[in-house]
Amino acid sequence: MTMTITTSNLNGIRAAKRKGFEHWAQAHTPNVWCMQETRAPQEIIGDIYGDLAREYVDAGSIASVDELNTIADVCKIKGRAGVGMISDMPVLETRIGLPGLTEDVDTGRWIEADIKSEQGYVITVICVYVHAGGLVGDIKEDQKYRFLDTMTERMRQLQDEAARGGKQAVLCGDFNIAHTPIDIKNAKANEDRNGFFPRERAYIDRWIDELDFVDVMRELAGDIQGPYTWWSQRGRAFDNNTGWRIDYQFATPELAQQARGFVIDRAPSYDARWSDHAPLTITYDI
Amino acid sequence: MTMTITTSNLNGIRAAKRKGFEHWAQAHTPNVWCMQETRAPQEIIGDIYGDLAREYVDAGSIASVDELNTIADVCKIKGRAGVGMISDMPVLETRIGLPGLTEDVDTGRWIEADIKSEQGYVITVICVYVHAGGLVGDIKEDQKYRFLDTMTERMRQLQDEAARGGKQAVLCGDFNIAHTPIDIKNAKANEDRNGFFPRERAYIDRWIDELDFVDVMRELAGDIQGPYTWWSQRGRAFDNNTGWRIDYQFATPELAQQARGFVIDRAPSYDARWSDHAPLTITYDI
DNA sequence: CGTATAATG
DNA sequence: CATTCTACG
Repeated sequence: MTMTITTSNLNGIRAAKRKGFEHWAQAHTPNVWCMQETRAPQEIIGDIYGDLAREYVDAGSIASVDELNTIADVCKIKGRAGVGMISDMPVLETRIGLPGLTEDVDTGRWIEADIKSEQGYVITVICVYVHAGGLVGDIKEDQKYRFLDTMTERMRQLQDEAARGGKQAVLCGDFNIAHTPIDIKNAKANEDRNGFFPRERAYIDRWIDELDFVDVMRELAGDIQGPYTWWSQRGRAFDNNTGWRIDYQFATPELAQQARGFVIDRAPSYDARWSDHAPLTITYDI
Repeated sequence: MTMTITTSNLNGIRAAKRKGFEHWAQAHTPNVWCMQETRAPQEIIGDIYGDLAREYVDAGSIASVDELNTIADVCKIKGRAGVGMISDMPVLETRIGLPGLTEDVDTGRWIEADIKSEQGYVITVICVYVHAGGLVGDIKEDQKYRFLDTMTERMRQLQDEAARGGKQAVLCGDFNIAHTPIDIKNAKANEDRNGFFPRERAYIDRWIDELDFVDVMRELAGDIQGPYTWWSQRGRAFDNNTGWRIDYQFATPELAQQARGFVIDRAPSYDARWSDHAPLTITYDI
């Protein structure tokens, strides 16, 4: 009676497919799979979802392809962002877009699904792709912080709902922020670099300290250095494990307590990878 | 005592190199090689010329790499057009750009070299890349016709020089025009298509009838259907030999009379090719 | 460094 | 349909 949830930034669902990410799908078949940076139009995502459904059938986790529930939101700007989710568990409701966000350039970054566990619990799973942010002083920097502000408000609502005894929630995605020095190989050298600014890191502090969200993987792993979920494509970053932990699952407290284990699937070699991010899978006993 | 001259549109000198065009260089080592659509910056062309020089040394046609004479003109717009020439025969003078052309967007389309044959004759070899032309009514259409007008003027000068007993000339390149129905697989279907417009074909008529230039390959081959020098990358055009003859060598009459044979090296298979154009090589007895 | 679009052929 | 460039990461 467990639910495994995977989050992974695909860096292009077409590229991931070319590199064989469906083999990973067949080998792992997470119950819920949150994907970021699909970077493809709806039709293509639909086709690839069909392929994934066949892998799920072959793996025996569903009986026929139409049993795989799928959602996707693409970005208005072609080839950018894009988030999706597939689930072999019942999806009661889906919601697209981050509530309260006025800027319509920020499409393809937030989807929600209410999913029912085998034991009958309904939890809200959110798939988010936070802006990378561009250079300091850039227009996109403001956009990123407005997005972070708005999602913090949405997280407050989710937390209130959970605290009132309503649905528990888990926010999965690529946040493009390493939280503390143990979440980045070279903290000193990156103190004034995008993705590790104090101003960015403070959002994660706030989600944990003020909103009572739990950084599930960190809770399970304890305060060790790493593991990382992303390695730059430049130089030998992957081979040297010069990585960042920027992909997370943030859960409301009751759900977080049900977490039983996690896997960050750092592939055996650079050649065996289908994305610059490694998938983060957590198993919940619900 | 012959001089072989090759003309070939490379469709990107970097792509051609990836596909092994230097093996062709070693196997054929034409005395003069006119290349169109290099589509790369000077430094990169310089490096690749170095590689070609090594092939010429290995083939025994020159003793050391610095004996290969090279010229290149790139387009002001990055990644577009670009023409180059290499010669293992002495180059007395080089001239870059089409004289009389005011538009400076038309760079990387015309270079001239005065080359001395073993018997001591000096001939002017020109490498030209005529505009493909874009859609009808396009701004680029006008540009193409202005280019054709200007080069017709330059050809008149060259012809005058040759007729006066001065240097003979040969104009080698991708003209992006099929001359008559025997120069195109499907004349009927292409009568109102770019590259086979009556207005375009009339330029070649004029060069031959008024300016006394000789379409050397056609003169050698006679009025047979084909052969072609270019096949579209779409569909199975190459395998079906749905081609166009748009690469030519136009020579002044005395030089044309010295032509002894030609080869259009249509590769054995699609996979063995390093460009969508086939190289046209003509041997002159001078 | 790699995945995308867009322009050109 | 292939080759570039540019944007973004």
